[in-house]
Amino acid sequence: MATTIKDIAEMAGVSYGTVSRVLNNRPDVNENTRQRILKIVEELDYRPSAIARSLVTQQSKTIALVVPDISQPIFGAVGLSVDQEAFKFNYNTMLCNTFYDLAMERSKLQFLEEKRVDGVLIKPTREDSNQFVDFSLPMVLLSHQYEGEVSSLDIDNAAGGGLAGRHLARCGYKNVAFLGGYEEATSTRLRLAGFRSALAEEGLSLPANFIRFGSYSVKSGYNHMSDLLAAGTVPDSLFCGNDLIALGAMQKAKEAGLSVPGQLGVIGFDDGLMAALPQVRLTTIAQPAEQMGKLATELLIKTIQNKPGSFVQKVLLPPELRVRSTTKQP
Amino acid sequence: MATTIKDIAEMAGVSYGTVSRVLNNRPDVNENTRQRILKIVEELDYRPSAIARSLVTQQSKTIALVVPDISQPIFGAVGLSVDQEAFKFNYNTMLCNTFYDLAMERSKLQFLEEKRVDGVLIKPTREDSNQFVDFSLPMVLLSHQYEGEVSSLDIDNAAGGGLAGRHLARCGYKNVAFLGGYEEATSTRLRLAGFRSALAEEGLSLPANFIRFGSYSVKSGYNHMSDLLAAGTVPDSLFCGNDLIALGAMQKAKEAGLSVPGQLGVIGFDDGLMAALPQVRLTTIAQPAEQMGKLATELLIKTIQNKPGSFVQKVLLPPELRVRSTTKQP
DNA sequence: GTGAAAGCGCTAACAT
DNA sequence: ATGTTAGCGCTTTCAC
Repeated sequence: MATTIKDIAEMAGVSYGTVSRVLNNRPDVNENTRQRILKIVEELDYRPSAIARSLVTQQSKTIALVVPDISQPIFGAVGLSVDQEAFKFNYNTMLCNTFYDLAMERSKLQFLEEKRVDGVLIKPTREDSNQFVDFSLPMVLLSHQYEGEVSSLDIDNAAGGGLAGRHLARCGYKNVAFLGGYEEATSTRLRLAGFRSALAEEGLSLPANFIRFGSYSVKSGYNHMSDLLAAGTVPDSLFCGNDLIALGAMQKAKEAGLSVPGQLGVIGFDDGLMAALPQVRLTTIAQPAEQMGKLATELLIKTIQNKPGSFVQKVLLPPELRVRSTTKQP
Repeated sequence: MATTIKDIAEMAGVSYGTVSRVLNNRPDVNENTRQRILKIVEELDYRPSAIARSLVTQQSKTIALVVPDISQPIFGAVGLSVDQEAFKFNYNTMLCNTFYDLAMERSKLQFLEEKRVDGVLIKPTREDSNQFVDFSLPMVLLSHQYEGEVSSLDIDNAAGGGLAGRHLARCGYKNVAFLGGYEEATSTRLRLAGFRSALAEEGLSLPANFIRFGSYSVKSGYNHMSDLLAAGTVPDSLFCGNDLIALGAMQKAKEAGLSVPGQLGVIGFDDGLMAALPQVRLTTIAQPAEQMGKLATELLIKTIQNKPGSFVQKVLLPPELRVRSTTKQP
């Protein structure tokens, strides 16, 4: 089997307690002994068992990232920065996809408890997913509204809506529409609220028939725009729930012969990979995914280590307006 | 502290060996005893420590996925299917990003040895990265050419090049160009070779000045096209190293007033998220990322469990041509 | 069918 | 400065 601390001890002619001291950089070891042991460790390419170590220290030095689907650009970006930040603190990252499935989420969470991960970062699968209320491990919620005693990080959705509303108004658009995501989602409601109040401040209103909800897909955007056109009441600008919806709406607009940004201004949400493409150049509200991953990880690790500042926090991250070519010059 | 098997045993009035038997579904336990123990386990919401278990069973039931950057769509897709497949076999997935850094790769690999993961799936950071030759754990290489005794899965790059060459020829294009990725990369060379021989079969040739190498970015594609235009020798079609290069080249073509696919046919590679967008509709060669993740995971777990069929395998996955709107009708 | 106990590879407290 | 040893929470013989 693999070499153990005892093998090293034997070869160095010391007790294995001494080897353990060397491995843990304890100062109270004779320098010669230390060097001798280190040399053997090096030669044998010895790797101390993190498992045995975890059993006695009662910490696994592992955190988990639980997301619906890591292949989605936004979660990929978060995943990257989480792993990066965790590694700085000597933590490894466990990846769990829930596939937007509540039972799967539950199952994975249970697994993680068994694995004794030190904490978990989770983007809950659904708004009504509160499987974490009886969760035993330190946890930080990602992009999730929850009133309970759990820390969370989220983008300031209302502020994002405000940014969009103000920009559209200042570009001179008058008949704005909102093509949102899921109607029940808090994030959607907050964006709409922020959007609407910014418009109000600018002296614009948002008629009920210009407020639409749907899914976060190209198709949904396309359908919304089709409906709007069919109804004969066409807005002169759109604030979309995400970039994909915006893309779909623009596609339909193009088919209908509407020019962007002249006859139709469009603002998306996320600033995903495609928004910046030369073929697209979508004006959009950027989600600070990397920052979110980094801050969430910092907070989680602080909580795990019970550092000062480890109390329950609800952090709201500021979104950013990225002006590109789908809105007119102000 | 957390409840242990001993607490359960005490409450049930049995020895903890019996509890262990129940937990592991051993048949030789009295049914009454079993039910009594299970009930207590349920009530206390007891989670056996996977760490303690690992220490004795000498397996962590964890595999690792090592990639340059999980936020890249292709690795995200692989990551998702790896996690999905691993979970079916009761394995968890550890995520490691190497950030295209050899030292980081080395460091992560070492960490994984200490964590005693049961095996690793790795997309090596560089072609010359052979840090795995002295790696002690079962391993499967992703998209990597390596002659040694390690299993690997890769897309059939030559076949992909062939698909592109044949399609371009059959669409009636005559002056084709190759805008590849890194010149040194084996994948690039293979795609070029496959492309060239397919062209030859179709009676077309590929002049040296129509072969370009660069990075996998929009910018690189844009620059290539600019060079071609500046040189005054413009091809009538392009086979690009990936979708981004294609996007960049198309952008420049558009600026130069060249129509796609009429005056310029374009084929990309990857079939990432943007290729299918209505704004893009890029004809491209699809990488079977999900399939690769699934098969690689299966193979790795087979290897770990020393199942029949666990010998070293070099698998080549067939790419697929996805015809969309950037090439003419054949 | 169940109990007792060794031992997985370490850390840390206590000796010396 | 180093050795000794208990114990982390389990699985797995070996008895009975």
